[in-house]
Parts: sequence; C-alpha cells; structure tokens
Amino acid sequence: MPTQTPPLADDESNLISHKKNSIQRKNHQPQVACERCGLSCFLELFNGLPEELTHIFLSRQQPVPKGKSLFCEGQPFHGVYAVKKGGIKTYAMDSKGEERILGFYIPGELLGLEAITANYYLSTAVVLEASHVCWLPFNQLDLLGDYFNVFQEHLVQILTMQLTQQQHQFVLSARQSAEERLAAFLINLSERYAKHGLPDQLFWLPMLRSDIANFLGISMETVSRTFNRFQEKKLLNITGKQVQILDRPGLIAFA
Amino acid sequence: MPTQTPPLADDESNLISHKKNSIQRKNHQPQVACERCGLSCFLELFNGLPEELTHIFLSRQQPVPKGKSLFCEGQPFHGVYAVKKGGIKTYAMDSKGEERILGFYIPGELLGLEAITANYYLSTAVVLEASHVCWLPFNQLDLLGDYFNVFQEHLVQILTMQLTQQQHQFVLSARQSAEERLAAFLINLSERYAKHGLPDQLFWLPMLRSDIANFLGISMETVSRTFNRFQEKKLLNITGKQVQILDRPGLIAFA
DNA sequence: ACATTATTTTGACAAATATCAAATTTGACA
DNA sequence: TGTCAAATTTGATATTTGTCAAAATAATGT
Repeated sequence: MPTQTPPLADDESNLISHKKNSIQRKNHQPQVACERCGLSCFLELFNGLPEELTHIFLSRQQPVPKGKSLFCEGQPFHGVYAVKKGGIKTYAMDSKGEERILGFYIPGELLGLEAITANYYLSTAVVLEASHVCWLPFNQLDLLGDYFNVFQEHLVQILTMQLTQQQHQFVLSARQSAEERLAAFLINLSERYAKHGLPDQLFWLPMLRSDIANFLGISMETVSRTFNRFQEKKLLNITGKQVQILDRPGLIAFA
Repeated sequence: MPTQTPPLADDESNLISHKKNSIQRKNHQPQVACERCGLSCFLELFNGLPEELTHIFLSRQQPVPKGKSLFCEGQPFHGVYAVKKGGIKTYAMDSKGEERILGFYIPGELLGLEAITANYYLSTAVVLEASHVCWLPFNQLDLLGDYFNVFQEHLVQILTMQLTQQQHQFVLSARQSAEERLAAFLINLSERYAKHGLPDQLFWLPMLRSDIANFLGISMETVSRTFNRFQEKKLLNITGKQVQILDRPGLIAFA
C-alpha cells in the first residue's frame, strides 16, 4: 500500500527524507481529499474509477515548508505532485551551472509528469512559500488492475493539455519587450487561477521578482520598473506580492 | 481503411484538399515505410504491434511542396505527421494577429500531438521547403483492437518526452542575450539532427532568418549580425542556410 | 540566361534594457 | 518588538538591440 505522506528531497543534500508514515487512519472522511479542498488536481486522473481505488492513491494534503524541494534533478521518479495551496517553482541547471526557472505551479496544478518515461526527474521543484501538496505514487499503479487503461487515457489527455499550455507559455515569453513579457505573464497566471475557481483579479505572486526575471529572461530591475509603469498607467496595483488587475483589457493589449 | 495519402490544408483557404486515394497497392515491400527511409518516426508508436496492423497505419511518405500547410489552427484533428525530409514550422496567431512561431520540425520528428485531446489543431503547420511527410490517421485507432493499450502506453512515453524537450527548449530560448539564444538554438538543432542519425556538424537551416528571429524573439537583423560575429570568432561557418559548426564547445559555452 | 522578386546583409541612429551601486522596504527570527 | 538579513526599488550610465533605409545576394519563373 502506498505511503500516505509525500517524500521530500532536501534542498541541502540529495537525500530523500521519508517522513515516517504517521497514522494509518481507517476512518476516511466521506469525501476524497481532492473534493475536500475543492481543487480538482488529481481528480481528472481518477475520473470514472471506483472510489476505493481513488482512496488508495489520493493522499491527504501535506504541509510543506518554504524552501523544501519535492524532488531534485536526476533523482529517481517517485511520483507526481499536485499543489493544493501555496506555490512551487521548477528549475534546471543550464550549461553555465546557473539556475534556470522552467515554470511556476499554483494551486490546482500538477508537476513532475515529464519524469514518467525518463523515470528520473528532469528538474528540481522548490516550494516558494509554505504550501500544501498531494502526492501520487506512480510505482504502484498496478493496483489499478483493469482500470489501468482508463487511467492511462486520462493521462494522455492531461499530457497533451500540458504540451499545449507549454507551447502557449512559450509564445508568451519569447516576445521582444519586457512590457509584453510581463503583461503576458500576469495574464497567464490570472487565467490559471481562474481555471481552478480562484480569484483572478486579486491574486498573489508566490515567487520572487528575481524568479520572474529569471523565468522571463529579463533583469530583476526591469521587472520592478515595468510593474511600476503598469501601476502608473492604472492597469494594476502591486503591493509586494499582491496583484490587483484593474484594467484587464488594457493589460491584454500589452501582451 | 485509412487513406494512404496525408490530407493537406491549403495555406490560402481553409479547405481540406484530400488527394484522391491513388492506387491500392497490395504488394507491400517487405519493409514498412518507416524502416525504408531509415528514420524511426512512428516506429516507436507501433513497437511490439503485429506488422499487419502497422501496415494499415503507416502510409508511404508523401512529397509536399514548399508553402503548403499540413493543418491549420482550429481545423478538426485528423492525425499526426512525421517529417521524413525537409522542414516544417508551426505557428499560432498572437493577440495582435501576428504570426508567432512555436517550433520547427526536422526529419525524424512528430507534430500535431497536442491536438489529440483538444480534437482540433492549436497551430498551423507550414512546409518550409519541399518536404516528405508521413501521416498517421488518429480517427481509426479502434482498428488496433486489444493492441490499443500498448499503443497508448507508447503514446504516453512520446508525450512525456516531448514535454521534456519543450521544457529544455524553453530554457534555451528565454535567455537574455541574442548571442546566447542563437548559440542555444543552433546547438539544439544540431543535437536533434544527431538524434536521428543525421550529420550534426554540417547541417541545413530549413527556415528563414526572419523565422528564427520570430521564434527567438529577436530581430532578423540581429540574427544576421550575430551569425557573422560567430563566424569571426571561428565558431562556425554559415553560407546561406548551410551551417558548419567548427568549435562546438565554444558555441556551447555561449549558450 | 535573364529579369524580377524575395531574402539577407550592412550601416546609422534611437530606444530599450542590463549593469552597478545605493537606498528603501519587507520579512524572519530571537 | 527590535534587529538583522533578504528582497525590492530607485538612480545613473553603458551596452545591447530594434528600427529604418539601402545595398547586396540569392531564389524564382519565364
């Protein structure tokens, strides 16, 4: 039976620090964890599968402190994660040994799927702020039995959707000007919040300015200045990590 | 039984111009089309499947003239393509109605996979120079019968690999300087040629300078100037679309 | 082979952005 | 709460890159 607590890779060393499997709670709440928190996440993967199977795989959400890594580049694949609360970034090392941010994951999103075939992780996932995640062990999928094929079909769906989203993402960030990139970045984030039923006009940036800069390929200072310019133009309000979009169409026009 | 000739979407209108199914050749050559041309392409998808099934799906490669589109954004999904010879670009329209290049496909590569779930194409695929392609009809996959699951498993593999490659791509092209982007672009192309057993030190750029510029988010003039600078530094030779990499480590150091 | 067109290169200049340094704000922790 | 470190903003300047225009080259069709 799969562990109910997600394994975490320490950001310091490369050790896998399995938390001890605390309590085997037999008294499940009537809802699966995913319904409980109101975010779909893994639900699409288990759609149409009997509930007892779902229960085996869906771990209750686990708190993860800021700075922890869920997995590290090169580490053997141990499963896929869903973000319930907070934010995660993934990065890989470039040829110069510099951290290169690949993506940000907000509540409702899945990460680690690329590792399914390679069987090891191709990026490192770091928790940006105190977060909650769910973990789906992929080494026990044989427990699904005849339902494996249904599961696989869902998997294909999710993978193609991610492919599409990444392409979209790519269009957004290979643009010329810093203004365009940042506007596109914010609109993209906002739409992703909306997708999971979270507020999309007033939301939170879980990452640092330098993370945004790294991700978009511009300097941190330009991020700061451009945010300011957007504020002066009454397109949005930014106080720290809190973003409020005031003129969505105006912002989209920039992107 | 699936058509053996790939459908082409005209770049002018949005009509699907099905070429008439020429001759039903019963006398198959002993090899499947894919083995014949020496490029894996679809083979991985049909690995482990009985050969007669493979034959139903694998069309002989078809010549496609420059400028033709294989599919258009929004058009219903009719299958996946493999490039045998030449080059393809895919693009989508951005919010300003401008063409935004999403990717280039060289011999041995598959395109159109993102459309599987959406059931319509999310980009337009245009042939950059006289090319040969194979077409895999996806609407007849029920002919696979019990083998469908094996097929699906391969599909998951290919999708995760593409996800990974795209992420990699992303790291390469969201970089700051034009030099870095172009060096990374060339190294990436070179590696992809190598992957399919094609020469990787002396290769061909099937796309225009303006396509490269669009893709990388820099200006055409900068592409030209940067290529020149690379030549002056003896990193490579470029004459027209012919690229010869002279100092691979040096180029990688830039990327 | 020629004329015509499309593509690429080159040059000059303006605009955008990176870089460096310092000041300010925010966040974390005792 | 106060203190320290981290993160962000701001300013000044140098560099890079985009833009426009023109020249050179390559490609295309007759």
